[in-house]
Amino acid sequence: MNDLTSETTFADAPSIIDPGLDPGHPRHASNPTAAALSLLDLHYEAFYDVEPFASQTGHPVPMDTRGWSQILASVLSGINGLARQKGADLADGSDVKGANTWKAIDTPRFNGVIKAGTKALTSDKIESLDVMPHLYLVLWDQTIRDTARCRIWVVRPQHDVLFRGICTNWYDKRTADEISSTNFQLHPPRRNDSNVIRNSCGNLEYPLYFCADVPTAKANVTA
DNA sequence: TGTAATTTGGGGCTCGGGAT
DNA sequence: ATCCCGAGCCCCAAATTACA
Repeated sequence: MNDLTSETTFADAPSIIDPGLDPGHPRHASNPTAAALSLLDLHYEAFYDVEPFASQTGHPVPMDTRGWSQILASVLSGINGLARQKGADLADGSDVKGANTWKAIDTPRFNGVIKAGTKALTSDKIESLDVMPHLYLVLWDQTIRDTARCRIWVVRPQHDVLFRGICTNWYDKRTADEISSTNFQLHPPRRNDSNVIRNSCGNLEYPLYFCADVPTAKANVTA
């Protein structure tokens, strides 16, 4: 077990940004930020508790970034998941994308950010963005200060002109056969403190919705 | 100083897991 | 059967560094 001391928990993290939540949203806890930090501590502990076993047995560390990201987004936003339906991740139609660089071999990125190549009516159409109030981009990485960090940026696909422009650009390239992939990827600012999220169709810069980090005293950090 | 070697980052694609 | 998802693998081009 990691006997995490008070200095090594997200709950006492040196930098926390309290997200500006939409007014009127229900909340899961009286203090969503504190709840999120508890969740992050659990995630960090689970990851680095199992990591030695994975390492010794030559297996990848079980992560389930998708699940942790979705729960975290729900805790912070107050919007639950859709328990038993296909489609969106959150009940209001919002989507959550996650990526984790901890012990990663390749450079993690947000995969399949917009709908393409499926049989859904709005697939490959900009209209697919019109039913998505928010798009949460959740990134776990390490900082140059040897801290483990979790950051979230939030896109408003219905309103953000730049984001819609990038998506239109990408969809157009697919129509024109310049892009055959159905996987629209965004590259997060891994390791550095930038808020620029990149794609060759255009770059995005968003303010942080949430950020917390914790010293990696026990973690053997490898970029 | 020009060229070769290496690093870095973006992107396509696939795999395995999970769900409906 | 279909859809969704994130990570890994491979490839390529640009940028950077090493070296003659």
